[in-house]
Amino acid sequence: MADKTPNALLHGSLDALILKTLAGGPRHGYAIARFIEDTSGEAVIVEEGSLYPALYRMERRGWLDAEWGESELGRRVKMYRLTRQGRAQLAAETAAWREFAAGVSKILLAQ
Amino acid sequence: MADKTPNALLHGSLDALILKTLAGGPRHGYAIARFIEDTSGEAVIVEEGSLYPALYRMERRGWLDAEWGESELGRRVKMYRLTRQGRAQLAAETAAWREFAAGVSKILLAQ
DNA sequence: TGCTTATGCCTAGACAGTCGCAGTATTGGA
DNA sequence: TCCAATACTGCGACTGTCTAGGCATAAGCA
Repeated sequence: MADKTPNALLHGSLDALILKTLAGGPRHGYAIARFIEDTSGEAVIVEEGSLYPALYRMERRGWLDAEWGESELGRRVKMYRLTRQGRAQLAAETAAWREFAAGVSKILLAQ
Repeated sequence: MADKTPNALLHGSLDALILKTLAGGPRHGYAIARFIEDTSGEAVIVEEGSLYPALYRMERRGWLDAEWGESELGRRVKMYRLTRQGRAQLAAETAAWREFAAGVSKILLAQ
């Protein structure tokens, strides 16, 4: 009964995290999730049931381009890269997050 | 077509913001929303369609107690106050938010 | 040898939470 | 007179995450 939605906080920030991850170069889905979890120090966990729908959504919106390729291990993987629109979206979402996080901090971390 | 969900980032943090607001003393719903918007510098906007459902939800979960009272303007208002459980929930959510925000920052605000 | 774990992708349905919008009512100012 | 602000309620739409299943291959270990 403690928590119904395991990570409600992720709502709205996952897209930005994926965009930012891809700003460092093309990656495949699984690698994106690993990067986010590792870099955040496991503070942000990306479930596969959230990851793949997010990638399709973002591709559909023109923020990402997808292409089948091969991983370092020789596995068949779908590589994603940022589009120009995706880069613009990243800038917008980063700004929004920065402002929102600052606003929340003013209240939540006061005193 | 730009943004479907106006404030997806609010997901999961609204409860914490309300709890924190009430940690400063009892308030009625409308006043809670005003406080959050003012204190965050308008970075966090609380729509009424989000506010009241959140209050009912939190009361149902035992985090808040509600009682009809009167505002400074003499209007009939529903006053909310934090319960002991609410205080514990605030501590938990604050910790969760702090950790999550730090994790996101490590990725999003890098470079 | 067989089992488990890690890598990699996909999808369906459940579920929670925010938003838009409508409604109700009172008060004060332009 | 009309509009904005105050204050609460309810509903349906929408979006996005999660659970939980499926598939397939490779590596590590007992």
